[in-house]
Formats: sequence, structure tokens, C-alpha cells
Amino acid sequence: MGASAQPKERVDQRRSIQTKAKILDAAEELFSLHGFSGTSLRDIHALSGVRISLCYYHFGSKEDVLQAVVDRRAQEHRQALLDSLQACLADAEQSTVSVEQLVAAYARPVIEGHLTRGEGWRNYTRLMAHLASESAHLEPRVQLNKYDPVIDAFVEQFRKRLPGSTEAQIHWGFYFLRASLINLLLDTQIVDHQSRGLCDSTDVEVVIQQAQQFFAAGFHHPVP
Amino acid sequence: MGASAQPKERVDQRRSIQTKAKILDAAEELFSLHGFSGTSLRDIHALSGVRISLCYYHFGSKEDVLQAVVDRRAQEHRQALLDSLQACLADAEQSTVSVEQLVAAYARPVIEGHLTRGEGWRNYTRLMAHLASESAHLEPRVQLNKYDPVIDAFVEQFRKRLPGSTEAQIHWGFYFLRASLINLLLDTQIVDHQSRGLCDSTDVEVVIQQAQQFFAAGFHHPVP
DNA sequence: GTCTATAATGAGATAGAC
DNA sequence: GTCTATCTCATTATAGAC
Repeated sequence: MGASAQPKERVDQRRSIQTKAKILDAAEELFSLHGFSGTSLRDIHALSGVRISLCYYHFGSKEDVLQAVVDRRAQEHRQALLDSLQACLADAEQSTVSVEQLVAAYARPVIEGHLTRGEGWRNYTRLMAHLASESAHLEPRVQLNKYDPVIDAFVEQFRKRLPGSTEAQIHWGFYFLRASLINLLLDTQIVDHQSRGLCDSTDVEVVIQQAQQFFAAGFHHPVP
Repeated sequence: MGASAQPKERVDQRRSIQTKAKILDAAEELFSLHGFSGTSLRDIHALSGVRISLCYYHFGSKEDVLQAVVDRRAQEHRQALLDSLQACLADAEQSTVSVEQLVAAYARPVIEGHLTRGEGWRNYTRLMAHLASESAHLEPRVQLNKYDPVIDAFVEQFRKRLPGSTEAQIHWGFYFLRASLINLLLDTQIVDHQSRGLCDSTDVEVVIQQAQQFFAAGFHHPVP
């Protein structure tokens, strides 16, 4: 089992990794565009060039391919969200962090992950948004990764800074924020169409700034 | 062709209508739950009891069934939204209608159509929400009904009452409202889960009230 | 209008040679 | 690890009897 004793094995291993990546890349794109039911292994083969039988060899089933697609980036994505929250809290003394900053701390990694980290991440985040409405029929067979701890961490910080709001108001507000960002990730360009092109849902800074202004104001509603 | 000359025809006609309705009811439910690709004509047969061949006889194809499902309620739904806007504007002198009232005028028919008009309407509105992310791959083959005039009418009224906001801010704000309501129609119960049951996304008045407070405050953001 | 039967194709999944 | 070949079943869709 020396390093140079089995060069063939290492070549095969490397090839295996490449093959898996090709499958996952194609599956990620197709699942995110057409959903799980709307994508066949034949489609994945057509886009990736990898034989269908290799999907079964490397993953086991179509559902296992989806699971692998999710698993590939889930942990890193969750960590990016938590890091953003930590960075926000560390920026100033914790007590001076505003609701505005919290909204941006949540929206920025979501939007930037979708628009500025390359095609793979764009497809992954679009898939996550798609699964938010399709997952009910895939679970519990497919174990979708849980973002619950991330959500809880953000809700906790909002609660700290909104002592005048009820628990329900905070949850509804953060839900409206989540729902709006999920919709943005679907790339349906509803706002672009609604505004006849005036609004550009692919302009990162504009999206974040509009969300920050609007949702921060929404959270502050009980004031008047 | 007298009224009593062909009783057989009228019986057949009535039966035809019933059969069509059975197909549309089942298709409406299944498409809204599992999407277009996720639903087969066999599924529709299993739920409705109507033979698959009759789907082809009455509609032509699976896509034509979807089209018929949409067409059955679209006009009435759009009119309900416009009526709600008119009723809101007529309530007081037009100039005194507040942004709060406008938000409710939009949210109420959407939420009530989903939660209080029976199973058929609940399935229809869920389907509309689902198609908002799936329609890109069905159009232009399936002509999804346009809600654009309804949207335009609401945007116009928001614009009148928010002279301090930019055109972009108004569009983004109304988009956030639309996206949040679309998400609610999907029945994923994200907010219920996020709040560990504290929030109930099936409580009509609570949903409308929370949306009204939050989004009205969001629209008023440029004040401070 | 409704039924049975079936065509024609696409789907997920597996076996075995290389 | 990869390939070819194939199995089995579900799918959309049609033809023709009643």
C-alpha cells in the first residue's frame, strides 16, 4: 500500500472523483431548473456525458444523487451564514448592532452565494429554494440538510434587538424575509417583469440594499 | 333540436360536465401538490376514478388538462382581487385610503381564497404558487393566465400614496409582499416550524394582520 | 361519452464483460 | 471504474368497439 506501489489505484480514484463531480454538476443544474421529478437520469447523462450506469455505481439511485448534490455544499453554506452573523456581531460592540445590519448579515451571504460565487453555487442555492416547496414529497427518504440552527441563531439576535415586538411578530417578520429571499433564488425575475425592467434582481448591491431598508422598517413596525 | 326531442343528448352533456369536473378536481389537487412533472395521468385516474382515455377525449393532452385547470378559476380569482381593490378605494374618499388598507386589500383575497373558500380554491391557489416557479418550463406551451393587470392596478395605488418613495422602492416592496404570500400558498408551514408552533399559518386573521403591519411599515421606510 | 386494448416511448434500475 | 446490453415497469397517447 506504498505511495508508489499502486499508481493505477490513484489514477482511478482521481477519475472517480472527476466522474462524480460531472454527475453532481449536471444534476445540480437540472434539479434546480426542472425539479426532481422533472429531471431524468437520461437528462443528467445528456448534460454530463457520463453513462447512466455510473450514476448507480457511484451513488446508488436517483434520490441518492440528489442527496449527494445537497450534501456537497450544505455544510459550507450553513457555515457561511453563521460566519456572516458572527462577523456582524463582532463588528461593533454587540449591543450596537442594528436590525438593519442583521438583515444584511442574513441577506448578503444568501444573495452573494447565489449571484457571485459561480454557476455551481448559483445552481445549488436555486435548488435549495426549489426544494423548499418540493421537499415535502421527497422527505423523509431524502435527508435534506437542516438549516434550523442557522435560522434559530438569527431569530435570537433579532429578538434581542426588538424588545417591543412580540415573539410572533419577530417570527413572522423573519419568515417574510426568508420567503422573499427564497423567491429571489428561484430566478423567476418576477420583480424585473413587474417593473418592466426597472428593477434588476441580479444586481447584488441593489437587492441587498432594498431588502435591508424594507425589512428593517418592517421589523420596527410596533414603534408608532 | 327541440328541448324535449333529444333527452339523451342532455343527459350525456351533463355527464360530460361531471366527468370533466372530476378530472379537473383531481388534477388541480395533484398538480398543486406534486407539480406538473410529478403528476401522471395514472395518478389523476387513481384519484378521480375517471379513465385515462377520457382525459384525452375531453382535453387533448396532459398539458391541456393543466391549462383547463388554470382557466377554470383564473378569471374569477383575478376579479376577486380587483373587486377587493375597488371596495377598498370606495370605502373612504380615495385620498384617505392608507397603505395599511392597501396591503390588506391585496393580502385578504389571496389568503381567504386559499384558506376559506373550500378545497378546490385552496388547491388552485397552491397550484398558482407552484407554477410561479415551474411555469418557466411549461410556457409558452401552456398559456398561464396573466395577473399583470391586477398587479399593475395595485402598484399604481401604492405609488399614489408613497410620493416619498422611488419607483424602484415601491416595486421591490410589492414584490416582497407577493413573494411572501406566494410562499404561504405553498402550505410548507415554514413559519409554523420556525416558531415551533407558535405561529399558525392557517389562521386567516393572524396572517393578514401580521402581513398588514409588517409590510405597511416596510413601505413607509423612507420616512426616517 | 365511455370503455378495452394496445402502441410507442421513456423511466429507474441491474448484470456482466472489459 | 467504465462500458454495453437489457430488464421491467410507467408513461403519454391512440384506435376502435360499444
